[in-house]
Amino acid sequence: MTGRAPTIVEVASLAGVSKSTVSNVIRGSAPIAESTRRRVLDSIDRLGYRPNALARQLREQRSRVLGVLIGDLDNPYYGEIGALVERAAFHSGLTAMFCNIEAEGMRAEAGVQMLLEQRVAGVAFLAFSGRSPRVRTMLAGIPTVSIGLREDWGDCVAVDDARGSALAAEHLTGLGHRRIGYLTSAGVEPRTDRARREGARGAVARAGLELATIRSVDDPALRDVTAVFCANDLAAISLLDHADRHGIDVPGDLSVVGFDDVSIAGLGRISLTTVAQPLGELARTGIELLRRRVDGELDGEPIRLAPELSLVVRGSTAPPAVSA
Amino acid sequence: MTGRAPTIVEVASLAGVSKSTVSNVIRGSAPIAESTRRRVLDSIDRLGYRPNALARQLREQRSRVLGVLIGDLDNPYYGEIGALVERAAFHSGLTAMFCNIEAEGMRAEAGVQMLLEQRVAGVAFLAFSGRSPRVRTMLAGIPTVSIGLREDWGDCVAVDDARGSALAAEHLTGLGHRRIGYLTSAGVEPRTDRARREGARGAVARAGLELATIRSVDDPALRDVTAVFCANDLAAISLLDHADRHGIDVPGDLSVVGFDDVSIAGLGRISLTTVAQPLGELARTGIELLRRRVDGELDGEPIRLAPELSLVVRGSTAPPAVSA
DNA sequence: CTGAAAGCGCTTACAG
DNA sequence: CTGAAAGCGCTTACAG
Repeated sequence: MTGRAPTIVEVASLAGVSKSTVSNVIRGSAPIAESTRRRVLDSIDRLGYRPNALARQLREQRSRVLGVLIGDLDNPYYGEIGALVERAAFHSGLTAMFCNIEAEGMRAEAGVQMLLEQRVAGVAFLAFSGRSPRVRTMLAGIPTVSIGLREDWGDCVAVDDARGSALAAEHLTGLGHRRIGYLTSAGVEPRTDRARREGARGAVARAGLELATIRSVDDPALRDVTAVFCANDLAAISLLDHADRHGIDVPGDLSVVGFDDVSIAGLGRISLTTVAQPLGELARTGIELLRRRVDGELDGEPIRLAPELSLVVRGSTAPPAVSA
Repeated sequence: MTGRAPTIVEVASLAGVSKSTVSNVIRGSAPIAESTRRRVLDSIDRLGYRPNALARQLREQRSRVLGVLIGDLDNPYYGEIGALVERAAFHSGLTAMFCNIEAEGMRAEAGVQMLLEQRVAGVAFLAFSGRSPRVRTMLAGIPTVSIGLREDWGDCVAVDDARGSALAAEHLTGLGHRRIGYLTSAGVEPRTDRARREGARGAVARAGLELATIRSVDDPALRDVTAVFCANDLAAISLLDHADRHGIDVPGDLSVVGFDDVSIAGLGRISLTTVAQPLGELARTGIELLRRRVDGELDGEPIRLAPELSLVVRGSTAPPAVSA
């Protein structure tokens, strides 16, 4: 009833056995007389005993808790993948401990530090780069996976950004667009942002065209293009919003493509053409990789997986208006 | 470099002191000779020593980890409040451990069990009811707060649903609507759903009108109303989507009001009139309450706080069309 | 089949 | 100012 939770010795004394025996009963790790077993189980029940995972982990020198570093739960993309990761961890018999970085300039270091003090069994980076040398040193020796972001220093599961961007760009050139822009976003991890831009630039170049870089929705460069590929859905949606407010018709005057396929992209009123990331697969595969590292089923070289992505064509893209 | 993290005794032997002294240096809990202090700090640095929070918590019999039970991270409302709660906890020197319930029918019990085994210092329910008798028994003696949902058995910080609904309903009657419906949603906690419906019913009754209950967007009852107040923004947004697909003009043919004010409600293309919950305040106040319980600064009767809410009028509501 | 003992990595009186 | 000892709640050989 009060703060103090019952311990294994209380169970033992109620059952009239030693705590070793209680431990053995709980873990099924030794042959136990049926009558003893029943008495112990009964005491556990009467006391509402629940093993102290802290003590167990301290003794076993391993925990079943995963640290998850997430960029910004506010962004629906992170919220969605965060939910999926949590679920995948639970299915693998692991517990997820989240640490929301970037919000208010909290650095990855502080988050990793905290997770490490809790002696997490492994850490997952969610579309978030933890590549500073310091963080890497801190993490040395503990299993790590990067989900949704390509890393060269550990396991990762991430789509091929360049390929996805090429898909988007080819869709636009295929529609006949000749003046295409790329809208960057500070909300996207810098390397990812660059990879997406370069992927689009390559595809556009193959069509003999150039890619304009657009720094924000207020960038005058926006006026010179008939189509924009955006760093992510959030940027694309804010571009749609901006276009609406300025009487720019989408897709009549301007075609818009996003990246991610967050759930609201599919709403009729948004109807955003976008490059879809298989979030469920990213989460499941990433956590499974991490679990295998944690359980020692896997060792050696980093594994890099790249699930397939696809283009979802909706109402925000169309051929360019015939110029007057 | 390998899995084994350095311990306090390794630091001690490198510095040539006892582990008691190392502990005292770390916690600043005793007068230490400056030279000793420096040697210890130096060893800590060289070894990259980080105290084991598990051991500390086991010894201190208290942890700084908060368990957070969250309904469904998929829903933007939960994602947003989850992020805010995480941030508030961090500011209070606490760590948040999330547990995403409801997804795939995982019961609150399993989540609470896991959290309790980790010996969390307290648990927060996020817009999620943990009221089953079993769960309450399990939680006996540990600090608890319910955020975003009114509970009668513990601390809670939640808006007054009935009052918010009245605001919404009065807005609609004020615009001249006479046939008003309430759209229920399975995505909303049942008691909350009921409170919102009853709140709207009361306000509508004061205007001498009746409130129709609409079970889904396909419910024929929808055809008989000129305005709908929805259980939450998600339901409202799906209603907008449904209206768009069926040529029902919003707000021309139908006015729509939501509840929550999730961030996408403010997008130009959604422009949803809605009852705004002060999410930041809910999160901050709730976590602060919990922290004070955890730190023993507060005891006695449950505290129930109800932050103010407000109606945000946007483009989804207008006077009813004059009937032909 | 059962129990006594050691030890996981800390903190905290208590001596000196 | 510093250190030896006990103990938090478990698990795990090892004896019996």
